[in-house]
Amino acid sequence: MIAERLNLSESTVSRALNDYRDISARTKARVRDVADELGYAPNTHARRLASGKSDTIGYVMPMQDGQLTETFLGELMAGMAKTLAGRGWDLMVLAPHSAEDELAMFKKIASARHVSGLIISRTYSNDPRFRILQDLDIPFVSHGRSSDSQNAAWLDVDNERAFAQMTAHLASLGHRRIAHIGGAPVYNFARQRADGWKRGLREAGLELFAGYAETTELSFEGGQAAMERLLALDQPPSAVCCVSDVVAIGAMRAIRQAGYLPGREISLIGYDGLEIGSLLDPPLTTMSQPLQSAGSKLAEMLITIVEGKSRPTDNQELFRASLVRRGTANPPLEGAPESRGTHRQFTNSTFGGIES
Amino acid sequence: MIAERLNLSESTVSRALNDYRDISARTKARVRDVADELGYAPNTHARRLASGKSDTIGYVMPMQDGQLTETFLGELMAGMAKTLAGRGWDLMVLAPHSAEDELAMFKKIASARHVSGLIISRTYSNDPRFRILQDLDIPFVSHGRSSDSQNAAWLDVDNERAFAQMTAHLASLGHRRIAHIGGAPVYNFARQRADGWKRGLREAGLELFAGYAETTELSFEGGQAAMERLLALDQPPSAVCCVSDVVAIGAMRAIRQAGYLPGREISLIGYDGLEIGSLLDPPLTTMSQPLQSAGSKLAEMLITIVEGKSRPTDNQELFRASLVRRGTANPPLEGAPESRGTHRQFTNSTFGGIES
DNA sequence: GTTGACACCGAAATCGCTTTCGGAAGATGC
DNA sequence: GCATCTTCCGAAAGCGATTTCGGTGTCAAC
Repeated sequence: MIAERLNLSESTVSRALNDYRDISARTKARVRDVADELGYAPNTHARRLASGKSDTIGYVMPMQDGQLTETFLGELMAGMAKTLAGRGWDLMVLAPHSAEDELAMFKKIASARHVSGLIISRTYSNDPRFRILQDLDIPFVSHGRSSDSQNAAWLDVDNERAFAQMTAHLASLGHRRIAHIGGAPVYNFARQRADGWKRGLREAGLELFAGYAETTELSFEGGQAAMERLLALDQPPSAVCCVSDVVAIGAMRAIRQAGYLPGREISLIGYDGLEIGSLLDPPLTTMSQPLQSAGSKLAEMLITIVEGKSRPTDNQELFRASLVRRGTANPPLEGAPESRGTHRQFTNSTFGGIES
Repeated sequence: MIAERLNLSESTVSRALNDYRDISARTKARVRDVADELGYAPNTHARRLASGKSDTIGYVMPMQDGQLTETFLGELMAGMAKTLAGRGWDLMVLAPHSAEDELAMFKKIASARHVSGLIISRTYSNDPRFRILQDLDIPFVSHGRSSDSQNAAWLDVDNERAFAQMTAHLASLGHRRIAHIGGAPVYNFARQRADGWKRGLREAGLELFAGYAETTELSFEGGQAAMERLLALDQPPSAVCCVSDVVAIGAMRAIRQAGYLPGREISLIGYDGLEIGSLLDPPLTTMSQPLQSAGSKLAEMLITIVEGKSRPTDNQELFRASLVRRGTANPPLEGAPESRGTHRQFTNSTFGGIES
């Protein structure tokens, strides 16, 4: 503490800067003024070594086979970084290229302790990371639940509710044959969404027809292939709930290639709220989830846990997704076969799209 | 160093672990074995405090008015994080919510030194950050050049070359009236791309018609509005180079709404290589740039600079974008007015799209 | 006028490593 | 066989903060 020869001892200055209560207000103010004036910033490593805290949390990027799979990373991380910065904490990024690599990172963190907590994403239905992190005694919050998350901290979107709502919306439009294109049930969110769809059917008193529960890869191609299978059924659905916007866009292509128009012969709703969906023709109806605020909330939760101000189980929060009405969810086309195959253009204004 | 009562002194162990050359190979091996066995990992803060190094680099997220504007953040950061992790370095994320906030972060880093270098993105044509960082003596690499980047380290895509190539491609298809929808020239990449288009015209011996140099916001709406202006000209272009895929998609919409088909009456090419473009109808021809490898390279450069192994000016690298031929760039439709307004479907196979 | 209580501050130990400096073997040269 | 290098390792001094422990001085109370 070079700067403090001005008046006081080194320890007094430290206490003043850290807002101890046995320092007079006047002294604190004086110290702070001088510190500002000199542009003093404490050496982070010295401080962290001495205090035993690291004021850093890590975000584990969801990678599979070394590839990124998410589109929302930027927003989520921005949300986390901003609230962390507001409290003087840092955000560190971890990009494991395999499950073993991830485990190695966890172990390193457990012993080096240079990261005081973790945020994990894209959870599996059975996710061993919950056990591992608990055993290693690393504080963490999960973005997404799992069968292993009962006594952990998590923030999730109520996927089941979202898909029940999506299904109800289609039912209220008059659809009775509603299918679902889901993702691999190893992903917890995929399972939740499928469950939501089923609940929605039940609550609307609708039947779950054979072959209507499709499962596919989370990609354009996957959505397209699944939709082709649905179209090949004896009684194709009149509406489809899609596990993601990307899958929905693939499905739209299949619908088009079969000579139909999405939102006319076959309605569909996606999930994620991708902006690009509003640019399609017709624009994709979807459910959107809050991302920046989720990142922010995740960071807040983890901080209170790390600081011992709350237990993990006190931090379990469910966000809600909201329906974005655009052009692909409309009443079914009953008894109007003459319009089959016609590519009538749906404009945004017709369906309340978000563009001008 | 608890673990080392086994045989040697604390300092020997430290040297062994850090691969000093005045430790015998046998001793090193023994120490390493014991360390592995005990699962020893050095305390990061103590190590960084003692050595004066921080082995951490920061990535400054490109935000404007607190909002994220990029789609490629995830990939870029994954690239950086992976190569950094391979060398035991950490990646820290900075998300300033304003220019002043950004400056404050820089100052803090300059004095606290807990981050030994920075990577910045989305540079402006006149970017004050270059001066600031140099004055503060913070090592950095920029993803994108600027008028202020001559004696700094940077990695950029050769935007000018990409757009010259794009223009040449359109010219080779037979287009003679080629316009450009660009971004605000405060962004350096926007200027480079406009310059590339002009060079392409020159090299192909084509004329730059009045009103063909459009400038707009980097959004769907911006692209649509700019395209509408182009269509309102006495002599609309037969092909358009778009500063980004997002802008191109907006332009496609304007073309459609005018009763034409993108890739038929009016060809266009985007930039970024967004996967979503391949799903459009017709699929968007574009130029794609390598992102993970750019992130990786940025990290490598910065490490050598921080370690003093190279000067900033030794690290100036130009990547190339490559043309992804899909469906929106085709020969002009000369003397075929009868097909105007016909929405003929272009399939991928017709134009060598990347989908199956 | 002594005694606590309280508010305020200083000295020194501590955090867990790295690194400088120097010293003890063993090898080499003549 | 002695001086001179090498090679290898130990002791101890930091790195720059926090924190414990204790010591003043002041004020109110008995």
